[in-house]
Amino acid sequence: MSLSADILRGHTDAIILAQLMAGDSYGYEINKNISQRAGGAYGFKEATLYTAFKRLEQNGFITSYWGDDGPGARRRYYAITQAGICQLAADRQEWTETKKVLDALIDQKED
Amino acid sequence: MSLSADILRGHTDAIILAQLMAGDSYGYEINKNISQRAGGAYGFKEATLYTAFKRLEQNGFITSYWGDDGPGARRRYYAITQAGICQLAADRQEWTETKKVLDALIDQKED
DNA sequence: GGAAATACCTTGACAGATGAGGTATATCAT
DNA sequence: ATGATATACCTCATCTGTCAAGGTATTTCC
Repeated sequence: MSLSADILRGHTDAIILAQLMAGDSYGYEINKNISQRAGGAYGFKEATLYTAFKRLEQNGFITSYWGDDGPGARRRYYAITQAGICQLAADRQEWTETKKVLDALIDQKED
Repeated sequence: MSLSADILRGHTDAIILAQLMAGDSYGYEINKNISQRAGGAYGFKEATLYTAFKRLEQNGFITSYWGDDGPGARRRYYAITQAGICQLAADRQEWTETKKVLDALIDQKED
């Protein structure tokens, strides 16, 4: 089963931040890791990804720099900031709460 | 903690369908029940609610009829259809899957 | 020389959520 | 009587995130 992307709308930023907790990385790799971690069930479209990077950077949750890795296409690396770490913590808490609430709302058995 | 509504975007229809499994109901009451069930952490804005009703009815997942309850403002009742029941089952399965995937994606501990 | 993989980015269109506004009825306090 | 509050419905313009479609550039392999 593959998830319709709109279901995860609003979680994009948290997913990227979580991935960056494992260390600096660049767009293509971040997306590959996320797809793999999701068991192929989900992956960002490129447009979504780069939109999110821009948003996250504008909000001060990540910073970016060009890598100088020698050969290959240039890569823009992203790093999570202190503010990003705080945001991720908040996002994780909100996710925990979301699970509780939605479980109550859609898995209801009786009244 | 109250959930930012965008987090639940895409689950609106499932939440309403689940509520209608308990029996026919009308907009105002559906919303009250949902808010209560969510422990006050979440409630639909009216515009969201009626947009969803229209969408659900157009998709054949619910039907509606005017109640003739005597006094008070008129009420439009909604009933879940067979197709709606199937849809809800699918939505619940997707939610189960979503939880698995997002847990893997944002609660990661190490690589 | 060209196909495929890697790697980045922008733009316009679309869909769902919602703020703001509207209508109408019943009840209750002043 | 009159105004406030609660119930109950609905629409429309706007905002935001997603994404299809398009683009650029480099390296590797056949």
